[in-house]
Amino acid sequence: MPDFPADFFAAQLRAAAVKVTRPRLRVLACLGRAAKALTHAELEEQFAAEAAGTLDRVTLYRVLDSLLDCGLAQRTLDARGVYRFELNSVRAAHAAHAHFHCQHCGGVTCLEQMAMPAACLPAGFVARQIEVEVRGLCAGCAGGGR
Amino acid sequence: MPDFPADFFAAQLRAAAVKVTRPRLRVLACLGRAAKALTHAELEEQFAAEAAGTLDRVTLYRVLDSLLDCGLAQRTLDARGVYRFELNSVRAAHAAHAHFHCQHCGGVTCLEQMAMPAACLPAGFVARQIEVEVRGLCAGCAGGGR
DNA sequence: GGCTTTGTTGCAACAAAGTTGCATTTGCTG
DNA sequence: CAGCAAATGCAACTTTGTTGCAACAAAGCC
Repeated sequence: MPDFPADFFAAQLRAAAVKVTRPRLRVLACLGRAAKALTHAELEEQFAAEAAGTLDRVTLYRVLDSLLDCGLAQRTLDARGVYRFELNSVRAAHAAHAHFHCQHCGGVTCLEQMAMPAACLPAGFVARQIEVEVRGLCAGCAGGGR
Repeated sequence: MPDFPADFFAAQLRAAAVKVTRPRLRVLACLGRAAKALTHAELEEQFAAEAAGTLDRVTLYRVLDSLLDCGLAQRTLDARGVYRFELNSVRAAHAAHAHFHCQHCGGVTCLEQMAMPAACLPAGFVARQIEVEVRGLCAGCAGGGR
C-alpha cells in the first residue's frame, strides 16, 4: 500500500470539484491506510475507535457515494453480498491478477502467477477491467475439512 | 433450458436423501421453468401468482438452502448484492464462458468466444470452477451515454 | 473579514434482504 | 397406522442500505 502525503487527498478532492470536508478526508485516510477493501461496517468501527469520534452511518454512506462518483474509490461486492470500498489507486494493483475463493472457509488468496486472459469482445464494447475468480477448496480445507 | 419430465425433481430429491415436499417441488419446477437465475423475491412473486397459493418467505429461504446443501441448486450474487438461485444443471452451462458486465447500464452479456484461462494454483488447492468477468461499457452505452 | 449560496452533515424513520426461535404439520420408516 | 425427525409457517429480529429534512459548513464574493 502506498504512503500518501499529508495533503494528497484534499488535492484529489479539489481536483474532482468536490468539497473538502472532514468526513471525506477521514474516510480517504482510512481507506488509504487499510490493506484490504473495507465494508461500511468496518469503516464505522474504525471511526468509533478514533479520537476524532464517530461518524454518522448515513453520512458515511453518502461520503462513500461521493467518492465513487468522483472516481476516487471503487465498490465491489464480497462473498456475503456486502459492499467493500477501496481507493481506486489501490484497487488497480489488485485487478491485475486472479483470485482464489475458498468455498469452505471463505478465504481469498491472490493468484499472482496465473495468466490473465485477453478480453475478446463484440464490436463496440469497451473493456475496463477483467476479473478472474477461481472457486474451490484451499489447501487447508481440501486436506482436512468438509 | 431443458424440459424436465414429470417426476424428475422428486427423483432427484430422493436421490439426495432429502424429503420430497410440495414447497421443494414447486421451487424446483419454478427454477426449471425460469430462463435466468431468480432472486428470492422473484420466486415469491411467481408463487403468489400460482393457483397453489403463496409460499412463506422463510420457508422459501429454507427450501433454497436445502437445495444448495444437496447440490441441486447454486447461488450467486447479482450486481445489487442479492442472491440469485439457479438449478445446478442449468448453471453448469453458464460457468463455461466469460461474462461481460456493463458498468453503465448493468447489463450482462455472454462472451462465448472468449478463451478461459487454466487454473494455476498453489499446492494443495482444488479448483471447482473459474469465473471470468469483464467489466466496461457495452456497445450501447459506449456509443451514446456517459 | 463578514455574507451568501450551495452542497454536506446528522438525525429519524423507513425499506429490503436475510436469519432465528418456536409451535404445528407433514413425509418417511418400521 | 403410529412415531419420529424433518419441514413448514408465523412472528420477531438483524443487517445493510436509502430517503426526507432541518441544521451546518466550505467555497466564492464583496
